[in-house]
Amino acid sequence: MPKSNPLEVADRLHSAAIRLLRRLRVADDETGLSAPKLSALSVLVFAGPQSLKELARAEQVTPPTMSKLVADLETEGLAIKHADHKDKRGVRIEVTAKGRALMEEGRRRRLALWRKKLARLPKADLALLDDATRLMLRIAAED
Amino acid sequence: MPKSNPLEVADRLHSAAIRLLRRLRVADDETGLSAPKLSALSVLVFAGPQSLKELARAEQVTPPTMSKLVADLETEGLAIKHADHKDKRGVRIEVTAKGRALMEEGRRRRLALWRKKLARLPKADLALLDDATRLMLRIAAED
DNA sequence: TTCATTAGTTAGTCAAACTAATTATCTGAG
DNA sequence: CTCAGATAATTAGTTTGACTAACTAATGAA
Repeated sequence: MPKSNPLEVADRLHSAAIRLLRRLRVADDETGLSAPKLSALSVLVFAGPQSLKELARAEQVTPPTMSKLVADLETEGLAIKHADHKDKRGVRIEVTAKGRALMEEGRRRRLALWRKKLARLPKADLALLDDATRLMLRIAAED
Repeated sequence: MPKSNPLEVADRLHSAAIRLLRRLRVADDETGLSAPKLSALSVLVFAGPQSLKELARAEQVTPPTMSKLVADLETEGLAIKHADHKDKRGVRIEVTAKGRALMEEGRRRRLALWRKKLARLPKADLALLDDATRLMLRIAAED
């Protein structure tokens, strides 16, 4: 049995991630949701309201980057900032009903692209990706 | 045995790719190579000289985007454009010796980040990623 | 009480993507 | 053989999303 070469695996992981994402950077015409916005909304929906710092960390961007992103979401009525009553410096960022609905629509539309590709795969390949994606998310979450 | 849910797999694949890449967008301080530049150089090294259109297609960007990227690479002495003698509209883009060396250095440094993560994994997980990344590249290459 | 730390924002910059329009060349239908 | 449409690449201009540096306001510990 051939031993996996970590360098080659790393190389392919890097290349595959780049290529798979390249076409998905642009905003979805229908919903107007870009990948970063959709991703941030998803975090707010699935992990609940949180501070800007927490959200920035979850999305692995700096606080100023997230500050701007949240400001845009707020302008579009997709999220809302409440003052944190315990710490007056802080904010609680929450998704609105509109944001939740648009997130679900955007997610559905964006994932349709992936689903179309995955639908053609044999079951074994899908199972392989199932396991691998869980692992990849674990790796991504590290430090 | 639980059946893999394509929607969930698609979702995780999307999220994982985003998160894994987010930190790698920035140029590497040592080599000055951004991910797109490194990636384009890699294509030139591994697939050989080619036209701008071909390179753009390989990298899944529009020709203007690639035109600018190649112009930058040329300014930095990493690639060179030759006129295509068969079609005077076209160019042949080639990596220089300096470009090749920097690509290898950049690749080594960039992949070190991944390798560090992968080094901690059990063999079975590495083998899983080995298979999965091959599959992902196949999927990404589809039209 | 005061001063370092922390949360968030603002200002300014940059890279990399896009579309639209332009230039130069090629090619095939009449 | 010619010229009208197609093609290769570039230029111009815009947008998005990332960053750092510097700021304000609030906190908390010595």
